[in-house]
Amino acid sequence: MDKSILFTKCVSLITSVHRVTHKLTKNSKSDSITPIQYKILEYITVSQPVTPSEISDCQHISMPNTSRELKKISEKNLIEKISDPADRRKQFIRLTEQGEAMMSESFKSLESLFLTRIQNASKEDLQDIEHAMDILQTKVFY
Amino acid sequence: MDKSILFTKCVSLITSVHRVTHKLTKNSKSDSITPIQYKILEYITVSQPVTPSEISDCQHISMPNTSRELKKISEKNLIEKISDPADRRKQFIRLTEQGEAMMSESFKSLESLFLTRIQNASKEDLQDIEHAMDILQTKVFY
DNA sequence: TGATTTTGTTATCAATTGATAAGTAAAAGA
DNA sequence: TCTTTTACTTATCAATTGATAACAAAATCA
Repeated sequence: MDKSILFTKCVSLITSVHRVTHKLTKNSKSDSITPIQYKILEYITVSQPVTPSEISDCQHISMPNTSRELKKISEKNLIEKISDPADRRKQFIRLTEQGEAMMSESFKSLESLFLTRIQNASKEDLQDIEHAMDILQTKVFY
Repeated sequence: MDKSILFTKCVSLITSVHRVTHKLTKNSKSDSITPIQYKILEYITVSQPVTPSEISDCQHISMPNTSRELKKISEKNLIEKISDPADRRKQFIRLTEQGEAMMSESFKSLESLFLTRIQNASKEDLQDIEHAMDILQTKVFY
């Protein structure tokens, strides 16, 4: 196995992912949301419930800045903070119904593109794609 | 096959790709280069020679801001501006030798970080990963 | 218990980035 | 020729984002 070729494929895939999803991040200008707030909301959407520390670590935003942005998002009623009864220092962040609605709306154009692309895929293709996503998620892009 | 679950996995993977890429490019960035300057340099690298207008259009940066950043990058001796003899309003932007060296170094360190990440993968894993990348590249992110 | 670590907040300042107005020089068009 | 358009620059202000210090409360540890 030539790992150099594998790296080239990886770069190619990354570029494609960026290109295909550019529309998603671009259309996310949903009024009062800044890019970093969208990024945080995106992470919360796929990982909820999450703690502020996890957001800080995974999105490479300092804790004070994470706290500031979470406060702003919270004031827009897009997320809610639930304190952990087992450890009262911790907070679990979740999307509110309004937040879910906004992110779902935001993902819609991407989803329709995605569904269009896989609409003609066979059952075997779909299983291949799912397996491929699992592989890359766990082994490369973790 | 629930296509909705498949889409969720897709979003999750996209998010991870963004996060990992950000981490990798962050590590490879030179100290004196800001994120937007890196983005511009990356575009110049794969598309040179380019004009400021093309950079502005393709990277969605306004002309005044593009001009400002190009000036800064130029002052760091990473690019050079060559005016088009056929149309003296136009400029062709190219990487200088120093700029080429920097981007090449940056690409190399990106690769080494990728290799580190897959270094413990078995031969079967590597084949799985390659196959997964091919699948997603051809069926979803084309 | 008392010291230390973890988790998160508030406040503040600097740097980066975005947006807009105004201007220059060259090319294109009437 | 003279007007308009194109390509780019300069200047300026506002918003976003990054970085750091100081703090509080709860958990852990010794």
